[in-house]
Amino acid sequence: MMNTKKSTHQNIMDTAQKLIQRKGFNAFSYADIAKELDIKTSSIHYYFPSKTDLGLELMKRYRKTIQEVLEQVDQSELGSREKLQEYLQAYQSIFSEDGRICLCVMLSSDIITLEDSIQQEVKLFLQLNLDWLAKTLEEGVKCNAFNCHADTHAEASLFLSTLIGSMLLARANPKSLSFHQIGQVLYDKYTLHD
Amino acid sequence: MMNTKKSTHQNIMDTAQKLIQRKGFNAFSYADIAKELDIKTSSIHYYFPSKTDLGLELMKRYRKTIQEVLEQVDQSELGSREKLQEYLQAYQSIFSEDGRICLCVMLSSDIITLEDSIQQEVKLFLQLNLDWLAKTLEEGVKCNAFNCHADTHAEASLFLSTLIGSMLLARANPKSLSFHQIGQVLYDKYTLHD
DNA sequence: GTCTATACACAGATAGAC
DNA sequence: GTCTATCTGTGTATAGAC
Repeated sequence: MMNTKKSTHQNIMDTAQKLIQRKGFNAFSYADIAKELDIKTSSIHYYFPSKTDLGLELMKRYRKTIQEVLEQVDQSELGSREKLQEYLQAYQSIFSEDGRICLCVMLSSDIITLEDSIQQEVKLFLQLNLDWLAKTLEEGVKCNAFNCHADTHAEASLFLSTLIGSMLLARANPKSLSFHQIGQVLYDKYTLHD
Repeated sequence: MMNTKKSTHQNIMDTAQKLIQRKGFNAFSYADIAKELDIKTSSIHYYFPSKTDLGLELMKRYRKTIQEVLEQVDQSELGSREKLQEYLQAYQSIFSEDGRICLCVMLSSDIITLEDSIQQEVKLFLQLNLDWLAKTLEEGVKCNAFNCHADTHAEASLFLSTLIGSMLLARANPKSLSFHQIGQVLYDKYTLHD
């Protein structure tokens, strides 16, 4: 019989990620995790000696996850538009009604207070997204799939900015469009011709 | 002779705003302000009994500032495109190379950890921006100034999202386009026709 | 108004028993 | 591995002298 119980290590990472996605890196504490998992803070230090260690491992896992998603999409037979749709879908599954937004967005806003190792990991994650977006837009522009400027590098920055900002805006001001709706409008802008 | 010395009250607000724009609401402390102004933390409590009081006053002042800018732009004889340009310019003057980004963006990312009074003030600020953008886009669409969808409410959310996200992206990943450049691409997208 | 002194809670982190 | 116990620093905040 398969052991379905998650390891303490994994429980800590999952709980920490959820807390950062809600409160931010500087606002969550080891005590928060300990309380939620009914363990002691010293047990967390056993797995993650410092808070930076924990944050760093979280970002690395997070990057691997998106990396795998992007590779799977690239290996598929999907068209450029469908690839972009899948990309948006990946972020929409991260965004949660309980206030969770993209881990990397939260760390980006705390970026100045983070140790260099985490800063580098955040940069890597963002660059990974930018490169994939530029490549995918480039590919789509060639076969006329996208209503988009030829400078795909610039377009990628614009696209990612919109995605990042829409999570913050939708959470902070429920009267604006929802994150899902903004994603839809964004997608339409790139696929519908006048 | 005019007394050019700023009041302690104002010094505290200016320093606190700068610190939040860099580090975020939860990462800055009264001790940070005290150190920078060479005063004691108890002096800060004299003007702002609690950290929430300070944050709230800052957001109120910040909102008034943008409100005045928007009113001045509205009272001018500028066309819709120039109005949008002025709007972007206002945010570009906030963004600073030393890591400062929009106060409201920083508070938006910490939104869940803030007391309700500040949350409301953040919402007000965002809604003020959305309403002005929707109105201005609406006005421009009528005279064919903007290359933009008829649903100006949705377009406003999209536009503001891009602005918010580009500050975070540009600061966290210097390899992406700069905030200024993203603003330019954004403006072009709305004003240039294919 | 600004200071000294201090209270109190909580943060991240470590040593060592079990 | 997980715990108890503890250390040390820092956080917000207050009382009261000057």
